[in-house]
Amino acid sequence: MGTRNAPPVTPAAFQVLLALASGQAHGYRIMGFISELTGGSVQIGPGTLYRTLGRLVADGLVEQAPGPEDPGDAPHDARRRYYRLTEQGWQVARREAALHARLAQAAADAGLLDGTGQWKDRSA
Amino acid sequence: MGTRNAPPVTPAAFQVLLALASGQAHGYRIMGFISELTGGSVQIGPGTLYRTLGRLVADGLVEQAPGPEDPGDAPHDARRRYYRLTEQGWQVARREAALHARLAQAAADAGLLDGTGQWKDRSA
DNA sequence: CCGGATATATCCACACCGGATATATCTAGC
DNA sequence: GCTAGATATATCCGGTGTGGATATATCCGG
Repeated sequence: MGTRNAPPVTPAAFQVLLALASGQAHGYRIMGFISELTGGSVQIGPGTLYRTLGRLVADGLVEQAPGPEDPGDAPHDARRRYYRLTEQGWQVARREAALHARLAQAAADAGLLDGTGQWKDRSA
Repeated sequence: MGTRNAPPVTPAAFQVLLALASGQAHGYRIMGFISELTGGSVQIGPGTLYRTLGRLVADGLVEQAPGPEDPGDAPHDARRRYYRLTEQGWQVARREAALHARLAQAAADAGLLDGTGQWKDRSA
């Protein structure tokens, strides 16, 4: 029972997966990434971040990486711990992304994305 | 202090807002609506639904409606309680929808929506 | 060498969620 | 008109995630 099996992917977990799918790494940066992505309307604190990250690792969706994908990106800070998605992590991220897309599509169909957000027209 | 003021819009709350924005009403039907919309991957139970509904009413995002928008839709079931979005409810729903759309867009940019979900190409 | 920002990690109170349970009402069948 | 089952709403409890504060160590600039 130490390893979870059917992870329901909490909101914070999805945002972390999304950040890592975008090629991000090392926790502290993920916080900034999410904050930027959402225009500051979503801000994950350190508590939620590292706890979520640990849970994702325990669930096998995320694993530690030896270093950044693009070396020279950062000047080798030994404190940093880099993370990447596992194969299962990609699967879950795709599944959850499709779900969110369906919700966003429904929001568009309901006329919620007219003046506020930028969105493509629906065809189907 | 009875009324909340800056509602953070929990996941369940957003789905209820989305259902009501689509012209739905009366709690029990909302459950089915969400279940259909998400292909059964999201199923809100009665506990979560009515508690969330009550919170939304207390926050002024949702109000009771005298009856269904389309009379003749249902054969007058006195138990049913119909709900609709308030003006503030529409505002919050639009704001949250835009946020979800931005997340879905980021997911598309990260290549998470290739084979799984149907999505429009991005231009901007 | 010292101060502040960066980076990770842990702890606690609070809110949300899932599921079970309870109750009332509507509809169908006899 | 009576009973049985589905519909519809409402409440309660245990588990879990979140938010924010706190702690600690390391990196960089003066």
